[in-house]
Amino acid sequence: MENHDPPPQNNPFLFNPLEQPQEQGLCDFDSWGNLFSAQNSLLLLNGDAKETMQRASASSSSLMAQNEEEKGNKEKRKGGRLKKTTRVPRFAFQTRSADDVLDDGYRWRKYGQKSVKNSTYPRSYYRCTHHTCNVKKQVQRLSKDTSIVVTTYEGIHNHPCEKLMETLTPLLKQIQFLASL
DNA sequence: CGAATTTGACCCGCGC
DNA sequence: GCGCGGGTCAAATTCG
Repeated sequence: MENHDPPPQNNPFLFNPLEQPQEQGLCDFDSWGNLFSAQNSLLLLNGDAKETMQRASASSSSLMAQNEEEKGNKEKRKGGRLKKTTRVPRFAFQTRSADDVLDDGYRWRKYGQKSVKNSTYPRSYYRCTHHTCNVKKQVQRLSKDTSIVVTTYEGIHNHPCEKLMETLTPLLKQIQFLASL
């Protein structure tokens, strides 16, 4: 197959999960700016996922839909549980990958899977394994183009990425050492 | 054996 | 008010 990228605009699906113009506090660009640059600069993805992601973000095929949802500051009952929803920044992008879940440096625990209406493939729900951190993400494969995976992040990690630290620690040590000379 | 995943049930919001 | 679609829970099961 030729691997030219499908025009993202033709993909109404991509916008769906995010395209709910709630209260437009058009958001903390900061927050997901941080999030995205963090994800992007790390690129601790494995194998072909990494390559495709880089390619994707380099070309315009990786489309980032950004939206912040302020689901009201009210408390909400969800799944039989009382929940306080503060503003939850959301952030989605699609990657061309054979692998459903990308290794973005964080640890994710799967907590659900649902089939969605307009897709033959189920959507998976993941939560960050850090107890202090309730960042969630959804992963879904497009039924149109099965090589494309849409990942939607919700929330900002309030802890360092362990893989990042793992990678950076030796570097930091070396820098400190050099600086002490 | 503990941690992670699977999977059906449950809950909630929304449109009709 | 009801049914549908989507999100979460939690018991059971699998995995490392």
